[in-house]
Amino acid sequence: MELSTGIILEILNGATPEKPTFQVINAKKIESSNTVDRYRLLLSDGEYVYSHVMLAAQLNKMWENNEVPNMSVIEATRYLCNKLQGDKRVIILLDLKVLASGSDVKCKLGNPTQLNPNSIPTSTPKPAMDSGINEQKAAVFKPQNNNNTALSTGNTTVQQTHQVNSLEKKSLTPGTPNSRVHSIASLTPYQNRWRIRARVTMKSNIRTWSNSKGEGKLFNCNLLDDSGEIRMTGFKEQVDKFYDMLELNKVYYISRCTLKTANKQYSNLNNDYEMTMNPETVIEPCNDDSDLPVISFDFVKLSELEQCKPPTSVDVIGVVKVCNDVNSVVGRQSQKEILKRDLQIVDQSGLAVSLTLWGDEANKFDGQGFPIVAVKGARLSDFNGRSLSVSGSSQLIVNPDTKEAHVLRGWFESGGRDQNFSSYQSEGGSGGGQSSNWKTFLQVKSENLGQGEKADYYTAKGTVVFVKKDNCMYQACPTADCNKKVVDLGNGQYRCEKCCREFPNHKWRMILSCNVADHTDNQWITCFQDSAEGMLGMKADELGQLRETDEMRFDQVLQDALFKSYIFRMRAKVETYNDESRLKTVCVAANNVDWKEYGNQLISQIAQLGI
DNA sequence: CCCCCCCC
Repeated sequence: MELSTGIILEILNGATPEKPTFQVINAKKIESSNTVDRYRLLLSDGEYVYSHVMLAAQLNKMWENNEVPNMSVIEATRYLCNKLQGDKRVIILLDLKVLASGSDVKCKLGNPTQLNPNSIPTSTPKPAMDSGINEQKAAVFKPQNNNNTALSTGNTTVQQTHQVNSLEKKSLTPGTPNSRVHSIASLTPYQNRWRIRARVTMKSNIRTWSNSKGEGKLFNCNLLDDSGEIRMTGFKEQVDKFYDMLELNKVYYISRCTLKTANKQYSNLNNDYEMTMNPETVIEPCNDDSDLPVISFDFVKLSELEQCKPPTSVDVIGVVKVCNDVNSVVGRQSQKEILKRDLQIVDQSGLAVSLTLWGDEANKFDGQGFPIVAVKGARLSDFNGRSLSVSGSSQLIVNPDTKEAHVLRGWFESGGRDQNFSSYQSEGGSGGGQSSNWKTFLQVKSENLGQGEKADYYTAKGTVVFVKKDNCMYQACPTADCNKKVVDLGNGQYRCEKCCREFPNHKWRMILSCNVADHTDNQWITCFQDSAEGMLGMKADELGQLRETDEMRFDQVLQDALFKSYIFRMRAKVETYNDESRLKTVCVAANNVDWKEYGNQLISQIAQLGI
């Protein structure tokens, strides 16, 4: 256990040694108009005690949990020294580790003297050879604690080495101190002098707002360097000053923004802080940008969206196969009219997915010539299975000059455009809003599908093992939209009670009860007209004729329907008759198995097992 | 100082 003797003075004079150790003599909560409590510490390095020490608010809980009782020896893992007005200097502890609890140390180490914050002596830089002097100092230093805590001095040589290292890490360019460039990851609200060099990886449109607090305009952009990303927002005057100057993908020197804690609710960037431009903000273009990372995409194939759990953000790239006209909707909450345009994008995975653009971006989008769109951070929802939207934090790039885009273009022009594409949209219309939700029949039971207030939709591959012949079809009202069963009046007339009319004819409607099996279980399902006709390979009217004229052939049609496999889309809901409840499963669609697609589905299910 | 990301 060592205190970094004399280190406080060096830090106050601008040194930035790594991981200095201190003793916390005292801590007190300061009164603040701010909603956040702040702690002020009395910190000792064994030689001096300094009182202008603040704790970054995120460390408050260590004190609130009594993890750092007075007299604890700590290592300052991250810290800053800021100059305030009047040349006052304050040390801010950003991150720390307790090396020895005050409950063990119990007393003040060494015999430190109080530093007067208003007259801090300049520490003369000590050359490496000077360490002997330091050791002399150490000899003078008398630890009062004589238990097992041996105290020694900080080693100046080592400290200076650390200092050089840490400056190297911060890309200190030889020359004036002003040429120092900070990394984005090092920015905190506790610094007041910094400059970053960063690439613009997202630039929003200019938006306006109007609320009870006022109105104005703003934009934001994301900045990237090799240490991380940060969001930057500009309001009003700063919009006028910097919006046109900041270009997507270009690199700038940026300084003097206001740092604040990021509201994670609205930011998908990996940074605890974000920054706001202010009247002091300086932004200068930087032309030498080759060393900085460029906007990077982590593209998800459109077929892989199935495995993404909405709502989430994804990077996607696709060819705009369909570009719908721009139209407008009224926002449910805002009650404002918003322009929108739906695109349908496709890729080599054979999927077509809807991508919605909003506002100005929707208005200005030109869908001519099947453009390629890449979206960083598109919002994925489960509407119609899967849908994408370009949200405020997304960046849309049209016809990017990237390898992925060229490969995609090549595929599209050499036959991809003529391909048939699958969609996540559930067949049969009424199952919207769900993903395909693949289930086995055993899962349907074990997961209690259909027990909720709303019906559950799921997709299953199954084989027809039994078809009920009785009551599989009925005579229905011939009116186009009426499927009501008619009464055969026996005189060649059929009466529909719903339409209150008699007709000389009727149509045939089907209600086919089938038992369908997969490798786990079986399930009784009800198939109405369209799916039943498909499974029997015959139109209901023809089948009705057959039933009346040639029962053997009719039986054969039902027989031939057995042991065929389909991809079933089901609607499951528990229904209760006479106090008896049972799961009713309606087949919304029965599609022939596309073995390639189904194989891919199985592959992705296997992938989801994470084996 | 925004922070809605909309609608079907």
